[in-house]
Amino acid sequence: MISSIAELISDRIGMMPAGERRAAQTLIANYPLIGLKTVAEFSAVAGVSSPTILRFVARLGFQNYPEFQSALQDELAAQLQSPASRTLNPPALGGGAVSPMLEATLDNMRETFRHLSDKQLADIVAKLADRRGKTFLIGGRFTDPLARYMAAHLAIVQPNVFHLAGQESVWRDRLIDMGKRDVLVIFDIRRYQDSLIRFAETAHQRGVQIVLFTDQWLSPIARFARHVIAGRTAVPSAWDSSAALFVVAETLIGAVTRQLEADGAKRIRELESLR
Amino acid sequence: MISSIAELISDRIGMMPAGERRAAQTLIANYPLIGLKTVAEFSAVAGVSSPTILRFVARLGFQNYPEFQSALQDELAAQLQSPASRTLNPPALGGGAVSPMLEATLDNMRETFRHLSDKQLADIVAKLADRRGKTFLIGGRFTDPLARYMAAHLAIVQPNVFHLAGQESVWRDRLIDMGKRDVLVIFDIRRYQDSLIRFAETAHQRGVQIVLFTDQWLSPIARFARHVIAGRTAVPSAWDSSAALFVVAETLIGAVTRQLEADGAKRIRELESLR
DNA sequence: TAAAATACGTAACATACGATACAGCGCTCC
DNA sequence: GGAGCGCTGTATCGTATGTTACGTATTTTA
Repeated sequence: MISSIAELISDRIGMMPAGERRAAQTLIANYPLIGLKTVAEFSAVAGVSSPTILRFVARLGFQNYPEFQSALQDELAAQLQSPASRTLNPPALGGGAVSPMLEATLDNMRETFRHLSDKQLADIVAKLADRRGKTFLIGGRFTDPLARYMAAHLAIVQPNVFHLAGQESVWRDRLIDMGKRDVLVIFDIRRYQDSLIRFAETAHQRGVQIVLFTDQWLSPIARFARHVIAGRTAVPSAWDSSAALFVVAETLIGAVTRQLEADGAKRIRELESLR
Repeated sequence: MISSIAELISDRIGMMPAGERRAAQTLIANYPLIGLKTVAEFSAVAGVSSPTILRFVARLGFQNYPEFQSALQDELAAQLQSPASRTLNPPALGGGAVSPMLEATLDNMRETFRHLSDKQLADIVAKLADRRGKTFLIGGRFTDPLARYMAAHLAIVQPNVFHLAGQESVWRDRLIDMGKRDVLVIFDIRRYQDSLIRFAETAHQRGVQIVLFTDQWLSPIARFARHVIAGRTAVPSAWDSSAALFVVAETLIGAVTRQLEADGAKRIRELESLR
């Protein structure tokens, strides 16, 4: 049962030639407003010619472009009439195996943030934005990409940000550079890695402040951590989800950036000019 | 301060002659869709003549009818972009400053999945789970961690999964290994990287099927992509958010794993015993 | 009540829009 | 490697659309 044009498109997008597929993707990405504009504008945004747009709507089963636009408008009208429908029926799209995954992830995030206090976040932000020390980031097998992601951003807004990669022996040696003023951000969820635990313990002994991203079961590293962020990871999948931790990381990245801007960090202003 | 056309109308409706007032009332009653239709339709519904409609929009301060329609569309676009502002949980949980960041992120995810069909995801999953070809993953400056994350998982459930890291010249050379049966998963959001675009184009020419993770503005790579996943990235932060794409990635990881299990892949059973 | 001013609709006009024919190109399949 | 097919863009065409001029109706004011 096809009830919306968006569904109709995704149903047939596989059978479309390249140009029309671009049109379809553009429409989906700017749904539905781009479809209400003129063929010329639509084609310009999609990067194809006008006839391709017309062939695209023809393939969807419409006799002509105005008819297609009317259909879009009718759909919009129905949507606007019942604002609830947007939030309630996850427009039938989520029917299959997708929706439970998304729902669980959204729940995880809400739960994760519910257990996070503003105070806690503020403390971490203050520490991360404190430019007197260095910041090191590291993660486990599956979470190291999160460390990389965070490092990639933080390294831009401030100096002395280092992602610890590669062999265990390599980052063990970096311990020499770490001291009391420094922060070590560790991502560690089940199954917790011994190497990370040992590393955290040694760093802790050197007085390094540890910010730990872990799951609700808490990695043993929590014992050494100054700040612990416990994210929900349960989803209907064979794997645990790091999405909640990812969002916390992004939140921190944004907050640290804002903080540094507020501090009037010269670096931020210089960055602007470099762009 | 007049912020919407509806307000503008109610502000001036008192000063309008009868005919134009009918037009105004009709527009308010069918706001805003009737204004997106043609002058003739609008006038017919309002029960006035075309020129009256045009005089009406002129009185609102618009130079011509298309300009008026554009303004309505822009307004609609703003409304549709942030469903949170109107429809979603107002204060919901009393959680103080529960981070507008989180709210925006949750919205982004819902919106992203709303534009994703099961069919589309199923197609991608089928391709990724097709063990006859190789899978390559690569990302941009900020999104490469997502590629790593996905690669870390996929590489466990199936062979021939490669994350392309390091210098551009390094992965360019890997093009030799790529052919029609292979899949290239690319993460590319603003600002789109030339190196990635060139790489994608070459891979496309070699017949490699490209799965693109991008933002709602669509990387130019969409032109070469077999499948495009457009994730919402807007958040109240100095940075764009990749969280929605992250969740899509996790969803795909889970689905591919399930698919391979269903296929009875020996590898999966062997994995179990290794743990 | 008459005259003037304003408002409104009819009809003709010009433009810009959607539609179509056609040619070039790449791809697939012998 | 060649022939055929399908896809795409360019250029052209017809028309629906917004626009405007003008005449009639309606209201307002003296």
